[in-house]
Amino acid sequence: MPRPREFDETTAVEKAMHAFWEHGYEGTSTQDLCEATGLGRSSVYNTFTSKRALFGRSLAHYTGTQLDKRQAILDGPGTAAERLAAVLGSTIEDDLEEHRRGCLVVNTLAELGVPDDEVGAALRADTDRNLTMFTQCVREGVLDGSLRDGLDPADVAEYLLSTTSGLRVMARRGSSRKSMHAVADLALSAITR
Amino acid sequence: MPRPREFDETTAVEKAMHAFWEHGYEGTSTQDLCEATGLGRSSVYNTFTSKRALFGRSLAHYTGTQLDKRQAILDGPGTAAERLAAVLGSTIEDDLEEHRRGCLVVNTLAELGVPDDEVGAALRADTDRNLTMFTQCVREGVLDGSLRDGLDPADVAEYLLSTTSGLRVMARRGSSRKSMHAVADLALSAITR
DNA sequence: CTGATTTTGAACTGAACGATACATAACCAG
DNA sequence: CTGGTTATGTATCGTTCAGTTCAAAATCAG
Repeated sequence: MPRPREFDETTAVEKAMHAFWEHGYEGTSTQDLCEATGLGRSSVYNTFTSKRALFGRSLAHYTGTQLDKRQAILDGPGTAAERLAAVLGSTIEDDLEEHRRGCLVVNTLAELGVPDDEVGAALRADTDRNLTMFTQCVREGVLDGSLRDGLDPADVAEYLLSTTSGLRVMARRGSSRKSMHAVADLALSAITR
Repeated sequence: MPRPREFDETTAVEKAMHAFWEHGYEGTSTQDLCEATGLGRSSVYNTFTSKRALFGRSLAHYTGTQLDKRQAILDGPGTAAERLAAVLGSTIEDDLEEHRRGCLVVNTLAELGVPDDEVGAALRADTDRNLTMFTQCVREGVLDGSLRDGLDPADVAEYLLSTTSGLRVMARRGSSRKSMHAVADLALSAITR
């Protein structure tokens, strides 16, 4: 009975995400979002309520795809050490391909911190899922012998997350691929046998 | 002959810096800057030309004091490894004392990247000075035996800078002091003998 | 005291901000 | 075809944005 949508909601979120990723939250106007998504103002507000809510959706979409990709690598073949190396390598390549926009999560943390709303919730959820994934992989690495004995999986998970954040900032700085790989190699050398 | 200033320029820059640090570049309005500095709009524009120029001044002031502090630690007593540990420890404590605002440099990199103006120049200068300082200290560490043989000082410098950036993002995430120290310890373990 | 010079405060500029109002258009069950 | 419902486009809301204008105030060399 109602008039149907003329656009795909997920596609719109994805386009909005790229706009936010490129210019940051404050740096993206509602006008920018209309142009990026191809929607009129009415459609944007009718569908997503507010700029902030659309940002929350965009952020959740970003973390979802990013975490799925990371999880797929960690669920793949190889020793734990090899899989962790693959995650860092993939992070570096993504950073370089994305035209130095860095990581939307890290950029948002830097710009907004962890606000007390849906945006902060998405950030917290991303942190938790990353730490859980890394912790599990480190446990496996201690068992399969590719990682050192006596490592605290939770600490190493924090260390790996911090390392990826550092790489993301490097990308934003304009560092070379070579430097980024050197950093990843050094970081891994602290935990591999 | 001219009417004298009623305020101290450096003090004003410092207050503006804290405003930018707290809310980011886009998130700080010229009105916020007037209130933070206690100056009228005319004085702000008469003295600093534009919001962006004042941001450049604020950023340069921040990097200057931050680098001086870091340099003082690296010029202090102890082995190179001990001094590097002190730098990371000091970074962590600063992060926690600063009410989780993170690092103005990292926040700015995340928000703006490296723009092609005075702001970008300040960011590049900060990166260069950090890398130079760390590189020198690593060289000393290889000589005094506190760091491993065969390390590439330039690579390790990038690694250390990336580690501090990662710690800064952790602070923004709300991580615990304990986690941050665990990360710093792990990071150092990769390069200490 | 005067006059050249600069700072200061208040009012103001046009543009852009996020968000809304509302008439019109499009759909489909009945 | 009609009526109920939602989507859309346009025009607009009041506010805030970065930055300017300008007269009044303050200084001190002469």
